[in-house]
Amino acid sequence: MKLKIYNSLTRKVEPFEPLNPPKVTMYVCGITAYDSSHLGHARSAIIFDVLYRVLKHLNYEVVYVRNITDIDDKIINRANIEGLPWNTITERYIREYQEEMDALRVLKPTYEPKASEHIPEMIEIIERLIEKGLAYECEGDVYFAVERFISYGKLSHRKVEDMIAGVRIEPSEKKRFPLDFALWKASKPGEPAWDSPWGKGRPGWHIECTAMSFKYLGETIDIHGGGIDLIFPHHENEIAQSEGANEKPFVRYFIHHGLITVDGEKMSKSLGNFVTTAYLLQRFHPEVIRAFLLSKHYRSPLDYTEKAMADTERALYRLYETLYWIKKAKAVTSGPLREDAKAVKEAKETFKGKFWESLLEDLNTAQAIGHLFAFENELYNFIRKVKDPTTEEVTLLQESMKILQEFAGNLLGIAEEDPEVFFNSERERKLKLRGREMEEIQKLIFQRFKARQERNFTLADAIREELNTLGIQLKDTREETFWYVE
RNA sequence: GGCGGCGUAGCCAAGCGGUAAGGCGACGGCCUGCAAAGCCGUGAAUCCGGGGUUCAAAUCCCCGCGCCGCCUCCA
Repeated sequence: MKLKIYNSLTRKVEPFEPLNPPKVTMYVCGITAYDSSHLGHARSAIIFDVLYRVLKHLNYEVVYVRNITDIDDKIINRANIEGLPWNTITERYIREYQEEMDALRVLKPTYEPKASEHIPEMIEIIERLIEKGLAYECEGDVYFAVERFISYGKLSHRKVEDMIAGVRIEPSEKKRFPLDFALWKASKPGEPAWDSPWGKGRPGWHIECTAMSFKYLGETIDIHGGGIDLIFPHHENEIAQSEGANEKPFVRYFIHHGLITVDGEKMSKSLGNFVTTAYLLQRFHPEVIRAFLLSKHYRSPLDYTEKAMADTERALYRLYETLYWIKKAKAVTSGPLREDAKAVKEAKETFKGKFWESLLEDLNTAQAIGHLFAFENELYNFIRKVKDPTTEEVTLLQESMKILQEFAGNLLGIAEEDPEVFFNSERERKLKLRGREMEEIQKLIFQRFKARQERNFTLADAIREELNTLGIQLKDTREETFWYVE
């Protein structure tokens, strides 16, 4: 069973063949540390997290690099506004990002290198490019000479002529050719600066990825990823620098994911419709966020709406409820599987294969989640219908639950919690948002239970109504009153 | 202008040549002190429209219509 993945270079879904199996090298463009992270950053991290998990599941030895850009105009700008040193700003947002990614259960990459710590490596590459005549210095700046690099445009599939035709490039007298881009920028007074053969300055945006990629992963890497918006110019320029410097293919598979919209509109600073990761983590369980982000194919745009989040949450609650009842299930009779258990057995036997195949087919997480719910459906139907499970049936349910949790948990980071832990943490989290206490609610539920036993339905219904206004939903079952907070 | 994407049930979303997964919601009956839950049952003559290719098309080709993204910093 092989992974198939869409490669932006060829615009085709291809079988994945690493250069030096079992090793796989993967580089993903991470954040620029100048502000809080948003849903788009979370989508990127989670999609590549799933890819990372899938590759590891295929027994590859994955070296995964996700870089951090900590030198940039926006950072300098922010530092000026706040009157703080630039690295105070970057440290703050790097820490915040890492905490949020941990909360979202994103596995740690092998390395998370920072641009500022790789200046010598960048300078070395720039020097090599100058020697080769692919770059030139001008008044302390260094530019890459695009017209000297024959295959420029191979990733974005654009022709150099076309690109100049629609010019909007601000006239920079220092550039020889409008498409040339900065490898090194002379610093202005007060800006962070490093010594270089061309005077004090700082690196351009793209060169850091080339330098860190070479350092941690080698000259040719298997996978390079990022948002679709990075194809041009960022990744195109990276190819030019990297392949220009050492005349070897830079990347075997370029993987790009689609962008997030909010209520159908592009998420942007100017529209003020940014959905931050911090906000999401406050409102939703991390697995709900993951499930939402993975519910659509990674290459498509994804529209964020409050309703879509609520729908996802309901679905996940249902899934955990199923697991909850399985965990509580006790055999009341001994004996083999009966007619009703056949569908469960069938689902259990086919789930793994279907689920895994979906992921191998260009990371079709949406389809995989479909299989997950179809499987859960069978379990739910059985447990609700059969009140007197046999020993073997209970075993079957428990084995099913184990498989479901292992696969969804290990590969998608969904459904991996203990159901009781899940519901308790969710109740607490949501009650806290509403300024309520667990004890208070449990007391009311108990009072209602007693009132019902005494057939005092007026009281019981009044309590139910009161709980309802607090957003508490009740489900009376034979065994207990199950509840959750909306 | 160049490049790319999308349009599948009320909403979300798979499927990409063999006769429509899954989620959320909705409806009818049973059950229930009532409700929620549960149980039983109901969903796309059809995949934006029109042509074409094929034994066979939501899936391929052509022409429209409507959205959207990139080409400037961006995940």
